[in-house]
Amino acid sequence: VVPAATILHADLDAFSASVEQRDDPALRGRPVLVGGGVVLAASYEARAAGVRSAMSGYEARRRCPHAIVVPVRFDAYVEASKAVFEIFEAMTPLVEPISIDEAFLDVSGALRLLGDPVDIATTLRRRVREEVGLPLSVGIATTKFLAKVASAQAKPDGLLLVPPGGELAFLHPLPVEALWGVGPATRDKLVSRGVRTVGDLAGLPDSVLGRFLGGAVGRHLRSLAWNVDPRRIETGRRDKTIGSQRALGPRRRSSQDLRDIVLAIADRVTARLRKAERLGRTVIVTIRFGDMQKITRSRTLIEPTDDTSVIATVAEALLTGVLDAPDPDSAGLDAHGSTGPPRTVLDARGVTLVGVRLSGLCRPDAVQLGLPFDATGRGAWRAVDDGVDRIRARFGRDAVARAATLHTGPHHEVPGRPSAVDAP
DNA sequence: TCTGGGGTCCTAGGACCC
DNA sequence: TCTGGGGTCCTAGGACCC
Repeated sequence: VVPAATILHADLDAFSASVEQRDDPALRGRPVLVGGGVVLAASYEARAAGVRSAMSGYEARRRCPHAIVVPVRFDAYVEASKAVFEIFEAMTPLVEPISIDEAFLDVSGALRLLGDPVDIATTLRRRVREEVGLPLSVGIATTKFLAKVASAQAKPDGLLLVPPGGELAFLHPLPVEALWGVGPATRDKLVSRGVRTVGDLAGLPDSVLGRFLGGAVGRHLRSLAWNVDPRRIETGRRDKTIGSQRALGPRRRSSQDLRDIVLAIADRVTARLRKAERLGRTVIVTIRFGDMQKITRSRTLIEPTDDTSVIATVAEALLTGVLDAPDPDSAGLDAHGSTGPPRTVLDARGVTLVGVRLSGLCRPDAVQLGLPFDATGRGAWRAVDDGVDRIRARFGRDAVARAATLHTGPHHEVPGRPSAVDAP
């Protein structure tokens, strides 16, 4: 039995640049860059000159000197995206958003009502063009992965069906980077071993790929190369982490400046947490040094919280724990008789980015109900950690208890939590 | 050229538990 | 007392995607 191709991947072309061209006729037909520092999106006219999204604005203007640079209007993109997703939802309830400008649709239940998948995709493209004024490309295939590859091939403003039975003939001649999950690092590893096309990769056994790339990645890519992708369309997915970060440029920042910045970021993150009606349990601080090396430091709290003072204090403690430490590379200075205090990591390396992210997200009522915070609930009840100690030192002994009722130890009984007496 | 901001998933070692 | 296996959680890093 040949399965029907009923999965659509719908992808708005050069999304934010298209919104800008829609809203300002003077921009139509001309190279447009959205965002000055780093290119958020480039119109197809600008892409013809070699501009890519995520390119630095400097390089983009060098390649395309006549490009018109417009500021980011995030609200306009959100509004356009909502209008497009309403059209998606009108075709089928099985819509899985991937990002602001991209979604999978399963139309297998809409065939009798709306026609075959190509009819549905054609209607989708026409309605988005007429009602929202934006170009949409659609790929149709038997799997999510292949529909995504097809929409990329269909761009710009195109429609491409990969006919059932013709999947491998379509897929195998493509370069390995056409596979979702092959970026620069993986491509280099593959190409250095003579694996250039999807067909080349498909011919290798798992054991060989596993040696090149690691077990899971190797098996995953080999499956994709044979168009084996059993993932269904998932509606109602929720973010698993919420975070915010800020790049700081080359200017030197004092320890106090960085603490202030991390507190402001924590404030932004907790506001988004509350708006999303989520609590977070693990605070992750990202630091990028002057040489662009990135590190993360994290601390898992006993209970999830959205309290700004708790999260900000833990984030600040994680940040200063790294930056105020003596720099190991400078350690020899004092031994050779130099004066003054030892250099800190901050003094020695500088910082160009800080970020705060919350993971272990759950709904507030999970706490009230005493539900475990993860699949098993084990480990969620570990003893007090440094972050909590620091909060107490700063805000008083009951600060944490006030912020998020503190469970005091591993033997505290909570309904639904596995208890020691259950163990063999 | 000098590199944004928002995410996901995988790996691996150590702690800890039974 | 020593040893082993199986499992989860925490932490850190890295690749990748839009």
